[in-house]
Amino acid sequence: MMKITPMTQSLVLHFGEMGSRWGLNRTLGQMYAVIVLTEAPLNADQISEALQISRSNVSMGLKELKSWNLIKLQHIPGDRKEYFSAPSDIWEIARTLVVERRKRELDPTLSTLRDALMEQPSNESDEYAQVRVQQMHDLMEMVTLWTTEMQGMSSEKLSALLKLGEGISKILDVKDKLLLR
Amino acid sequence: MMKITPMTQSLVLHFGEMGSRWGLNRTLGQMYAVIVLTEAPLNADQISEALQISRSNVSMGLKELKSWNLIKLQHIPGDRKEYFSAPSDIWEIARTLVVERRKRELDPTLSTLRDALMEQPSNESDEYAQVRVQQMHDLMEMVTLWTTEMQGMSSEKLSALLKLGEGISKILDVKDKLLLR
DNA sequence: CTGAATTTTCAGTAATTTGTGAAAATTGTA
DNA sequence: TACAATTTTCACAAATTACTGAAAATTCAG
Repeated sequence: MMKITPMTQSLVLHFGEMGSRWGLNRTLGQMYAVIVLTEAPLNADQISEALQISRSNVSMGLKELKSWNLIKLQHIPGDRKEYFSAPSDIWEIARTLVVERRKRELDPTLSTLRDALMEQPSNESDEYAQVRVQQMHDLMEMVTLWTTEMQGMSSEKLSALLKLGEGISKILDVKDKLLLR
Repeated sequence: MMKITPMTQSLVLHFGEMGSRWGLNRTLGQMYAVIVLTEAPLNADQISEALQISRSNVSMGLKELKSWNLIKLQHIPGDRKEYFSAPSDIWEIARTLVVERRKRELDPTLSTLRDALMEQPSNESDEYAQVRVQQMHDLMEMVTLWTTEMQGMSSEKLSALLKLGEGISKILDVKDKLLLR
């Protein structure tokens, strides 16, 4: 029997609503919320019961969460079921989210933009379109580089970077001096 | 008569498909593509014709794009229609996109997380949930700070920051030295 | 190997989201 | 101010996406 406290309940509902804005969907959002907020690994039946959704829906949801690399499978001795948990390090989750979203939101577009740049512009409006495509391409490529960088960063480093906050401006101002030493 | 070249056409279709992954939807993606890729400002009828969608759908789409601050309204002398264009600076578009997505994807959650933190944990599992909530909260708050920072940055500065790429690691390593001078 | 436990798939249905045309509201000019 | 041009709204229809139960496939203990 999988009981859920009122606090978790309201968080689960909220994550469900946000799920769709996050490129997932309601159920996926709810599922991940309950997994993240529960210390012990959960099996499909527990999730199904906690969220009052069908077992088959949970199965599909888990498949999706696996494809996002957001959950870890583990086995519990003496139990044949599969148990799932989220990484305990929140930074690892964030890193994964950024990288996976980039794969889904940027990579395909980057490839289409490159294709468009290879084409011969047929008139003035194509020429203008290509200028814009080039700008978008360059920007997206930079973002991609950053996410790759992020992927390889330790949680400590990532945290330090994010903590910089407004400090980043200051650092940018003096970066040249700094790197020349 | 609003003609669309094959190159623009294929880009429009791609942006349509990506639209949903980008928190918009197909039509919104297509609409923004045609606006961004066309040098001259467009009116609703032109968009409707170019994309073969109803005039009323365009009206709703424009409303949505306005709410995202992604388009600029302008008038053409002697013409009563409203014309729309995208910012010519691609960095401005990127900045807007980041800020607006934060508003929609992070802000509401941040508020829910804060609510959860105010509550008194009723048992051990709530205590664990609150730990996780705290971690998420702190992380999201840092991201929020960054986007605020971004919002105030000039395109030049933003571009320079993004160009850093892998340089960011190096800079982080020596940041303390740098700031102490 | 066998078969019970468990997970996955999938066709059909339910729910949600998106798009349309007609009508209402607004705008701006004569 | 009147009215034609233009934009917006909204009830309904169309399209898409998500969910379910039943059946198929897989897994693993004995």
